[in-house]
Amino acid sequence: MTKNAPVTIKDIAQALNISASTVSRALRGMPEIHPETRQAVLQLAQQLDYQPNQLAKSLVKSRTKTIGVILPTLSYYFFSSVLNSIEEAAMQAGYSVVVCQTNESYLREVAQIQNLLNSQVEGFIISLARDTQHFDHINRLLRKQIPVVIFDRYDESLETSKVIVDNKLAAFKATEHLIENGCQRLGCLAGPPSLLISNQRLAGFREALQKYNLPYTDRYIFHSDFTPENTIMQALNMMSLPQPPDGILTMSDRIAFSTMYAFKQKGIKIPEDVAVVSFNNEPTCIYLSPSLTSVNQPIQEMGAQVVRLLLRQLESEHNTPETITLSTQLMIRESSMLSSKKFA
Amino acid sequence: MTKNAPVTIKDIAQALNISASTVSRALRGMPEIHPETRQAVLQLAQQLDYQPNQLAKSLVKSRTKTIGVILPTLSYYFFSSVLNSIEEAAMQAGYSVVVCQTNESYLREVAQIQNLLNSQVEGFIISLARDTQHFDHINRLLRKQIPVVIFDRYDESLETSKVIVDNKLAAFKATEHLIENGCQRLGCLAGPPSLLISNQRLAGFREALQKYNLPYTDRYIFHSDFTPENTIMQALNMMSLPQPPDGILTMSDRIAFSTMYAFKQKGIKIPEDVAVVSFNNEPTCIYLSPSLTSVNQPIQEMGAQVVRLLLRQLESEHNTPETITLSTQLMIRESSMLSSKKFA
DNA sequence: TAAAAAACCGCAAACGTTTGCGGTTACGTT
DNA sequence: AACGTAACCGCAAACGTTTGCGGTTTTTTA
Repeated sequence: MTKNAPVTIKDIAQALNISASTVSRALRGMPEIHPETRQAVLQLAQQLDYQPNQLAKSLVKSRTKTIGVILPTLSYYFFSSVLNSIEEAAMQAGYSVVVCQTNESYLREVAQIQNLLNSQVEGFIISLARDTQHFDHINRLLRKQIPVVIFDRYDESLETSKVIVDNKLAAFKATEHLIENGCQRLGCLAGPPSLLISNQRLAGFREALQKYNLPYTDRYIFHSDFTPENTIMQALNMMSLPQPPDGILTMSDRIAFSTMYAFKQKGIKIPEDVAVVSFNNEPTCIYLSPSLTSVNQPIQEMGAQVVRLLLRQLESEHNTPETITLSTQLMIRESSMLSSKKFA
Repeated sequence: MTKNAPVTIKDIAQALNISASTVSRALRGMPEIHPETRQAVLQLAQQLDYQPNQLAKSLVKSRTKTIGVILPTLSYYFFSSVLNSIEEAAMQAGYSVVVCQTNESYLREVAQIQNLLNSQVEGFIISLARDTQHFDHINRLLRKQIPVVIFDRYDESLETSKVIVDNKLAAFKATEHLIENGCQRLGCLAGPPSLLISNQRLAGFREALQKYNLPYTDRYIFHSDFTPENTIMQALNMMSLPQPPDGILTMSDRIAFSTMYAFKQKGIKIPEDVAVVSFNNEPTCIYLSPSLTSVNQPIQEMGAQVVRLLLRQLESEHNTPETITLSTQLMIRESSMLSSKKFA
C-alpha cells in the first residue's frame, strides 16, 4: 500500500487537489482555512500517518528549539540526575535537549560541541571534561553569540553564565567536621590537578587545617584520575605513609567508594582507623557499611537554574553572564562518626 | 565584524565571486575543482568559521545518519552503560545517536518515539518502559519499515530484532545457587507484573523450586515497582511472613540495594538470616557489605550486537528479524555464601 | 445594489545544502 | 590547423516546510 518514501505535505495536497500551503496551514490549525477542507486534510493526514519533517521545519524557521548538553559521563549519578532535571525544565519551556558524553576526554568534548553546532542547537549546557585544559572551543561559541551555561565543572577564565557551588566552603566545612570529630592527621584524596573544582576543594581543606592549627603538608595530598584502579592505588599509598591519616576528605563519592573498598580489603576500619567524608551524596552512600558522609549538591535546583539562565539568554538578546552559587549540605553518616558505635 | 546570522556557503561564494556549488564541492574536496580556488574557499571558510548546516544537508540527502535510542532511564548503571557501548559502535559506523528517557512511562515512550520520528532518525534502539503494555507505537514503526532493535526489556509479540538474555535460565541458576548453599524457604522480589523479563525470571525461579522439590506458593512472591519506598515495603512484608524466607531472589540490583538497606535497619542479617542474589551486577555490588551476588549481563557485547543488528537492517533493505540471546554469569559474592564468614 | 469587508486559498520565494548536466576554457595530439 | 579531451566551473532543480502577498469568491454593510 504505502510506498517506502514517507508521506509529505505535497502528497496530501496532490491527493486533495489543493495547494501545499493550504495543507500546511490546515495542519497547524490556522484560522484562514475552511473547516471542511481542514477536516479533509486532517483526516487524510491521519489516514496516511503523516509525520511532519522536523528538519525542513527547522530549516525554514531557522530555529530548532533544541539545546545541547555536554557532560563528562552519564554513568555518574550526579550527571545523569541533573540531566533529568534539565530535561524536565527544558521540556516545560518547549525545548528539547540532546545529550553528549565526553568520557572525560578533551578531544571528544570539542568534537561533540562541533557536532551539536552543526546540528544547529540554539544553546549549550556544559560541564567540562576532566582533561579539558584550554577553552578555545568554548570561547568560539561565545564569539558566535551562542548562549552557553556551564555548571559544576567550570573554569574561571570562561565568561559564561555558570551555576556552581562554593566548593571551597563546602570542603572547609567537611574538613572541619572531621576535625571536630577528633581527627588529628588529615589527608585529602583529590581529583586530577587540572580540575578547578578539585583545587578549590583542596583550598578549603587547607584552610580548615590552618584554622585549627593542624600541620599541612603536600605529602598528605593524593590525586586520583577517577578510575577505580588509580584511586585504589592512591588511597593505599596514603595509608602506607609513615604516619597514616586518621581522616580523609575525598573529592567525589566514586573516589570514596573505591577507597572504602580498598580499605575493607586491607582490614583498615572506617571510621575507627580512618574517617572518610566525600562529595556528591549519591544514593549509594546510604547503602554502604559504614554509610558514607558526603556533601550534598542540590541537583534538582542546579538543573532548573541552568536552564533558567540559558533560556534568559535565548529569549532576550545579549545578556551579561551571571553566576549562581547554590548551597551545599553535609550529610553526616557513619563513616565520619568516630564516637558512634558501628551498626548502631 | 561578523553579523549575527551564521555564515553560509552562499556567503563564501559571494565573497569569492564563484558559485555556491563550487564552494560546496571545494569544501568536500571533490576532484573537479582547481586547487587554487579550493584553497581560497578553505581559507575563507576557516577565517569566517563556517559551520555546515546539518539540517540542510540531511534534508537534501534524505539521510540523517542518526539512530534514536529510547531507554527507561539513564540513572541505572545498566542502561547508561550499554548506551556507552551503543554510542561507541554507532560512531564507528559513522552514525550518531540521540537518546531519550521514558522515565518508565508509557506516555513518554510514545511521545519520545514520535519526536525522534519527526527528527528523521533512521532507526530505533529501544528498551521498553515499565508501564508499556501495548505496542501500537512500535508496530507503527515496523509498518513504516523503520528498522527497530529491542534489547533487555522486550515483548514477545513484537516482531523486531532483539538482543536479550535467557532470563529464565539465569534466574534458574541463581535460585539453584541459593538452594545449593542451604536455603530452604525461598522468596522472590520481582518487578512489576507487567514486565515480561520479570515474569521470565519468575518462571526460572519456580522451575528451580520444582526441580529441588521445594514448595512453591505465591505468598512468597512480591512485586516491586522499582522505587525504593515501595521496594522496602515489599521486602519487609516478605520478612514478616509467618515463616520468612531464608533466601531471596531479587529482579534487579536496585531492588536488592533497597532491600539490603531495609534489612540492615531492621537488624536482619545477610546472609545469616537470609541470603540474597540479584540481577545486573552493578559496580556498587562489590562496594556493599556484604557484597552482593548478582547475575552479570554482558553489557559491552549487548550494545555491540544491538547496533550490529540495526546496521544490518539499515544498510540492506528488508531484513527478517533476528533474536540474539547472550549468556549471563552469576557473580557469587558474600550475600549468598551462607557458609562463609563475613568480612573474610 | 454597489461597495466594502471577510473568508478562503494559491503562488512563489525562502531556508542551506547537494548534484546532474551542460558550458567554457585550455591543453595536447595528430 | 583542427579536433578531441581534460580540467574546471555555473545553472537550476531538489529536499519538505513556512509565509507574505495577492487573488477569488462570498458575505456583510450602507
